[in-house]
Amino acid sequence: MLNSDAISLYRDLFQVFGETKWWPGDTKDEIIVGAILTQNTTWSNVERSLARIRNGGLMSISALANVEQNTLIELIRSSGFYNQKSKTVLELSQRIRDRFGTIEQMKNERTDTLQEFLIDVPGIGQETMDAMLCYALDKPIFVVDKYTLRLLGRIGVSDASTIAQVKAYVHSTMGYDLEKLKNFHGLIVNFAKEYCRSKPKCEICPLQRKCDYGLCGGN
DNA sequence: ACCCAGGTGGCCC
DNA sequence: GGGCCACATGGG
Repeated sequence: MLNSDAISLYRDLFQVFGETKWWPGDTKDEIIVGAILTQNTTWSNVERSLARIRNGGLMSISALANVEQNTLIELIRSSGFYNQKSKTVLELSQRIRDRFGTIEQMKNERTDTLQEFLIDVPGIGQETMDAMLCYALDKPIFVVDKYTLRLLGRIGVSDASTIAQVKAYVHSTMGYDLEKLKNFHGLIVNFAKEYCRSKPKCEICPLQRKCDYGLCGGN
């Protein structure tokens, strides 16, 4: 246990990775779709799906609201869980179209309104909702995923057992600067991907703390 | 032949 | 509140 804090972690990670430009995606609509497709799935699998949707000329909420589910399933097959995810993408797209029109319109709404709206869609849970709020709708919400829970728990944040607790902690120490919050989550995911997928990678961790920040399960 | 990946929801206790 | 389970593809 390091007994460190979020601000030190942010500083250390920023020193290594700088601005992460998270989330990857050309448009807000694409970020919304990617947030659903990436649930428990590697990004490389998601990218193929996104490319197929783009090539089909369907990468917009308005277009996706009208596709046949079977068509969508074939486009997103590589992302797995396609029965559930196709339903979620369709349902969300139709609800956005009917209630707000476009993502740009949606961004004018209050954060709590959007939270109620998003969490009501089957297949959108806490993390997917937060990712959409932060990266597509530009609301200052820190995105907590499994990596973040483990990492913050590991560095000694006293109570890092739930998403809500970690979010509250990060906001209380780091505030509500949108770009900073966007980057912090990106830094954590980049760090995890680069250095925490195997023992050898742990050992070349540029933070020079080996697994003190480890996400790879121990040692 | 395992294990995991930028989760979610349902069911059980 | 927590512990399991199904959902599915693709890479290590």
